[in-house]
Amino acid sequence: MTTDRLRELLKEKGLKVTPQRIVIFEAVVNLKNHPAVENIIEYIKIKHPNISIGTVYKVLDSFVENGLLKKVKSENDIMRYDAVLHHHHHLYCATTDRIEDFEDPNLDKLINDYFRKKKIKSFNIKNITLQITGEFNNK
Amino acid sequence: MTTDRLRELLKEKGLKVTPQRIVIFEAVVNLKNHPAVENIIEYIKIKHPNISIGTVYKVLDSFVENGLLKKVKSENDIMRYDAVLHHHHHLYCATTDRIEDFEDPNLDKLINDYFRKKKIKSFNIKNITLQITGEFNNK
DNA sequence: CTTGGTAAAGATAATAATTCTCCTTTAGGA
DNA sequence: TCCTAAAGGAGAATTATTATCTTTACCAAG
Ligand SMILES: [Mn+2]
Ligand SMILES: [Mn+2]
Ligand SMILES: [Zn+2]
Ligand SMILES: [Zn+2]
Repeated sequence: MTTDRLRELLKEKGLKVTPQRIVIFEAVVNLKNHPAVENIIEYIKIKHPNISIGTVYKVLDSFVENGLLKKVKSENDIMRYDAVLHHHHHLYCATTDRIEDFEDPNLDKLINDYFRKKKIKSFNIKNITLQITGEFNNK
Repeated sequence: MTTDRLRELLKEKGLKVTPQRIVIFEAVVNLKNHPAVENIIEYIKIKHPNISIGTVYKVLDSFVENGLLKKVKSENDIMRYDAVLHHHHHLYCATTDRIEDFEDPNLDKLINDYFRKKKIKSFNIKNITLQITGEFNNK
């Protein structure tokens, strides 16, 4: 995601293009591992020491509302953010709090086909996401 | 789960059998829909008005640690508890915060077989849980 | 059955992530 | 350039949860 593209998206959504929004969005994109607000603040503090914490929360919230970011809930009660917008799953390591993306269209097809045949009574499925917990090997 | 069985389990785990533990466990079992601490407190307040909130948190924590309950994380940052211990999935309704159990051994087999063939590089899967979001129809 | 050691309960203060309030600043269209 | 709604900054408030400290009571040993 380029900064110019972000400017376009903000305009499309009727959101003003502010330096804070640019910086916060870039932080989420650059920080891998689905950063928490704390990580984002730490990251932007270096170059932009006077962005208020409340602003970070508000900006992230509006990004999520407008589909520029997605929320990722973690094991503990802190929210994390994801700039990868297309459907994907997550690999969770409970011991390190590391979260990595996992995509597999074949698996998605398998599951979707399964539920197309065997519907759940009295429930309309909107989305199915796998929470794959375990341990990362190396690295 | 009967109260006598709970007494046994507590003893097995080296936990003292206290009236608070009995009452709190029964609350989680009787309250369906994966109660939050708030629901549990509300429920037990009727018959046992002097159980401390801190005790509820501590008891639930020790139950989770000792495998008598499981945590279920919800959309917002409040923890919810589950007395159903065997492997199962959850149906989430984002609008009502309702959470229902969903079991499907066939689906589990399908997914397990899939990952037995196609392993994820550098990740050891411990558990796979589906987060099925959508809307409940009737009721 | 009584007792003593200790785990657990109760009360309340402290934390910490998040939200709110209120005021000031600024983006961006006219 | 001006106007104004939108957005940002500062700090208080909220709220789920945790920590601390004192008191109670479970239960094993005698
Ligand atoms: Mn919170
Ligand atoms: Mn919290
Ligand atoms: Zn992701
Ligand atoms: Zn459940």
